[in-house]
Amino acid sequence: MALDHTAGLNSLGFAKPPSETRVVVAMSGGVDSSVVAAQLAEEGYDVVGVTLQLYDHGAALAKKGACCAGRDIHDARRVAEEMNFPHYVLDYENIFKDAVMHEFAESYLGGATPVPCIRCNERVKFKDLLETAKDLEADCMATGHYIQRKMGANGPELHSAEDSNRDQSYFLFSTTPEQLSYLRFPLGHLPSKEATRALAQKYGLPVADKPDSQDICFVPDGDYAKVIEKLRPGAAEPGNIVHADGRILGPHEGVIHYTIGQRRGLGIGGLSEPLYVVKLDVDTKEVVVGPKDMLATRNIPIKEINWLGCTVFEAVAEREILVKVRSTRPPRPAILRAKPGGFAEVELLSAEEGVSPGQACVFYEEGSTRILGGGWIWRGA
RNA sequence: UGGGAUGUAGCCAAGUGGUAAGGCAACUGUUUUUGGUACAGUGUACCGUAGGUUCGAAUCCUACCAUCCCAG
Repeated sequence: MALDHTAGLNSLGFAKPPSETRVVVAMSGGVDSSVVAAQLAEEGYDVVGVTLQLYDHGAALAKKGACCAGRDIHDARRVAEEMNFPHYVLDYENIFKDAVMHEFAESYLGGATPVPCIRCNERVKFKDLLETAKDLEADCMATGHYIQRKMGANGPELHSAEDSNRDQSYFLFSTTPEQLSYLRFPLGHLPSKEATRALAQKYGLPVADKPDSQDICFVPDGDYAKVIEKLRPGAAEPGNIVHADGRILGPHEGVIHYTIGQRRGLGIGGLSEPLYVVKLDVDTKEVVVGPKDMLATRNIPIKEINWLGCTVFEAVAEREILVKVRSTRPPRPAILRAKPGGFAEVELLSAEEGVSPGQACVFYEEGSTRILGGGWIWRGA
């Protein structure tokens, strides 16, 4: 908790004692955000825990490892009771549905592959919840994300987590400078998840051994297509699986079941080499497949840029950066070319596979941990 | 109808006398706060059917069935 440590400032960066600093902690009910809340409470901050109810918890109760459903809300509340700070549960079901689930369905129906966790951060947690925190007259809002906020010459900067295995920068690239100025990420500098769990043990938190969340929180068994079918009944239309050379190989139950780079689930055998999805065509309802080498992608069109660099984004004519087109795997060298209107072209120095529209492309500064923002991959004009 | 070819797990396909490779698909697991990838593991195939030869056949013989190709 020694970040932002300048003379006279408390651990959250304010020139006043912790007891006079109100911090809203976004509590998912998991270990991470629970530790954040407990630690800040321990330090004497005026902690207010807030947990969002994001979707029908009747259906989600049974799911382990989800976030912000019935079980998790209960866990968050227990942590608040344990550490003795106020805790509120806010019904964000409608907001979540409009801001995240709607786009999730539309994206798949449009032949893209969404990242709902990023939308949730940018459109719910860092938007409406953040406003709520301000309404509660909090000085800042803290979350359990593994990412770092560091003060730079021109204000707060976003940096990757100390533990690169846990780094969540991919899911937070769209955090705006305004949001960043109000946010705090107390876990970003920890060396490992074990360190977090050790803290949970230390504070005697009931969630210390709770398994990490994974998968999309509102998708019960990993069957996201079922969720889309529920949100948009009958919208998924069957079509053909077509080889890139033109041959029709078989039928499919809807483009929503596939993503670029996907191998499994095609059900097409009898070949010597595996086939991968190389293109999704919504208009013709075709899933185009081909050999692995067809997946190699070097030029990626980006839209909806969130720029966190120092200069004005449009001024970036050509810049060598590092880029991530997926949450796992390290950043890779690329050239960024800005275009007007929040667009950009990213040219990877070496090709990547499985680059899909709807996924995020996150920018990193070369030779540093700093995140320069990022954008959304699309098909291009 | 005549000539030729083929019938081995969901698909493709090795195996020409000693008791069934491999690939693709599928499934499971690992990895992962998106999708996907990658990696690891998983198959009771009556070897088209019925007989025969043999100590022993998917492999040899016979008949039949099925499918495909050529022919007129």
